[in-house]
Amino acid sequence: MKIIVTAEARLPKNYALVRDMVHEHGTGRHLTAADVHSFAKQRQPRIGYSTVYRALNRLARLGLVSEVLVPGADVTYYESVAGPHAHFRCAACGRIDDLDYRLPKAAVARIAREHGFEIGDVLVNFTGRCASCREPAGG
Amino acid sequence: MKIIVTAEARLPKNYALVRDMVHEHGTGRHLTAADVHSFAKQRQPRIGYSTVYRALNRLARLGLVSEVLVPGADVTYYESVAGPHAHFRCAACGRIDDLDYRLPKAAVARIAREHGFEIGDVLVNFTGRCASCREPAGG
DNA sequence: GGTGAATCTGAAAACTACTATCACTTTCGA
DNA sequence: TCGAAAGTGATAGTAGTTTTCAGATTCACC
Repeated sequence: MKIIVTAEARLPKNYALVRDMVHEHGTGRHLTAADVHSFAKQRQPRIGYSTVYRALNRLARLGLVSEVLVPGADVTYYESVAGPHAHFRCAACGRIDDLDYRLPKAAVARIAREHGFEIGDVLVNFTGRCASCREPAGG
Repeated sequence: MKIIVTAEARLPKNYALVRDMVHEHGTGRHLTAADVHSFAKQRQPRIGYSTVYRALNRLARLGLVSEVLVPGADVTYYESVAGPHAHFRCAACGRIDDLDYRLPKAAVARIAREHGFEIGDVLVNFTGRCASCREPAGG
């Protein structure tokens, strides 16, 4: 039985390019697959959508980029890997912000124990209106 | 200026039917629009998808049913309105469970204050494997 | 009741994000 | 160098949801 030590070792050139695009543009920002594709095209004009999607899927599976699944937004966003955090989505302008918040470990452990779950991911999402969108209309 | 007091007052017949279907079948369960449609058809065989979708959208906007937006599941679920709670989605079998958990109010208030957000919804989602799906494969 | 405007309706087409297919090319290990 | 395995881009396909459209229904007002 072989153990793959570095997932990077066998990463195809285009996949590495995609990873770089996410790391360069996606720190604190949230890129759609289309965004990533258009960034990637600046360096590799012939790269296709399919390759970008395939790359993002694999990179996410390998833990080299983070998928950001935002309920209510009907696209998947990508960002560089970071510690666990929450997301805020402004219902008015659609922008998504990172928040430095995570659920208390004890709470997660309790839920897992009580229900017999094995909990992998914990997603915390806030929806509302961001500071800029609140101003004009008042409350 | 007129103020609409009861949102129910002007609810079209089919929309009320859809609401009833969700309330009858969707307490503690999670119905897709297709589920709702097929339940509704048992009472109103000529009702179409469009009407069900339109009804669900409006009912959700009016707060008469709850949309369950589960990241990773690519459908929207609906359930009757209930107090705030979290959802667990089993990545293996796809089932979705209600959990009696909500974020500490103080935490939400702090985030809103710090960022200037007006926070409406708070969504907490756990993903992992449910008790039944853990058994066969072990860990 | 009667009337006209606004709303609702269902079938079907359109939309959108994403995935699968296909034939071709590239990569990699031996 | 060779052959198998993996990657590639164009294109077609998929699925959930939304839009369109012409006809039916409802409602406020008389």
